[in-house]
Amino acid sequence: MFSKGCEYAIRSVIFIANKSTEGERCTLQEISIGIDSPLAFTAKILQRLTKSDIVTSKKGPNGGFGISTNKINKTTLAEIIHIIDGSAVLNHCVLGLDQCSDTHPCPVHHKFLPIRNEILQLVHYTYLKEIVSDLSILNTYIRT
Amino acid sequence: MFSKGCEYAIRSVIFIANKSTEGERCTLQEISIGIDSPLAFTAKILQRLTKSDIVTSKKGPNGGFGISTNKINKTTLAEIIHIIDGSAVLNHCVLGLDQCSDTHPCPVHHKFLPIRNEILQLVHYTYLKEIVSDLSILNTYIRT
DNA sequence: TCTATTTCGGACAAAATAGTCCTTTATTAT
DNA sequence: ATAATAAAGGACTATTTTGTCCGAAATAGA
Repeated sequence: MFSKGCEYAIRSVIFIANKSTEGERCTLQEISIGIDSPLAFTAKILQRLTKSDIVTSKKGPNGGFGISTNKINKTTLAEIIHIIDGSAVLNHCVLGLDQCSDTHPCPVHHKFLPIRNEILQLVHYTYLKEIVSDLSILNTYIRT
Repeated sequence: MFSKGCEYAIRSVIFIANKSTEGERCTLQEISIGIDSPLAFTAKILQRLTKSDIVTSKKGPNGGFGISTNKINKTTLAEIIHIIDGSAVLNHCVLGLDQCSDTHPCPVHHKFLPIRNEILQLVHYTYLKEIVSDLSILNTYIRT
């Protein structure tokens, strides 16, 4: 569904948000271990999230990544997905047609439309805040 | 969602099924043009569909690909997807966890569960027969 | 100020996916 | 039989995705 980079991005942000909720910044290494992802590749992803102002970063000793309470409350999955994979990923035709719309639909367009809409709703209305609280409440995991 | 090969596979089979319904076999070239796909690559995909007994092929003059009425009635999208992309594609964790299940869920597992089930239902209960009839009835397209 | 720490950023490398090319094999019609 | 047609199959190439490596820049503490 999403690229590896996007998967790591979402898991990274959840990890950082969780730590930030506890008032702690975290380093790349902690994140990479915490979400079980390749360190250098994760670094690249975090750079993009930093430049896009989803997370904040600080160099040097006691540096690392963080995310403000405001961002935790207001950032949705959709924003992260958009930054890493772009908007096309959620609008790509199931059968790969360049043009696929209500007026020029592929053979499964109508069948997938409600599903696509549910996915769009889900990512646009799921905030980091909720996900982070689910971590402890629902016992969910960001690494195996 | 699916690989390019899988997209071409589904579109190819729909094209062939449509022709077969009209009692005509079709050649690789006709398929490639009909669904707007790279010819040689499509050939590879068709080989796999032939070996998996989804479509039939015949060499030589007046040869080409076809699909039996029985197969048109009984083949689902799930079967084609399974042959080309394998079963993992529909069960892959949204956040990329190797293990993601009801008992060891990623943070969005529960949220995506109903959507995943709808997708599974859709592909398992959508038969070629229905798709082919939609081609003319609903004016759907397998090329742009 | 010096050193250790940590992110930034660019170049590079590996792996997976997507796609091509060409020879062989089967089949049909002349 | 022969020639033409069309799929089968193997080797090869290109592109994209995924991932690494390393030096530079920033920052904090001794």
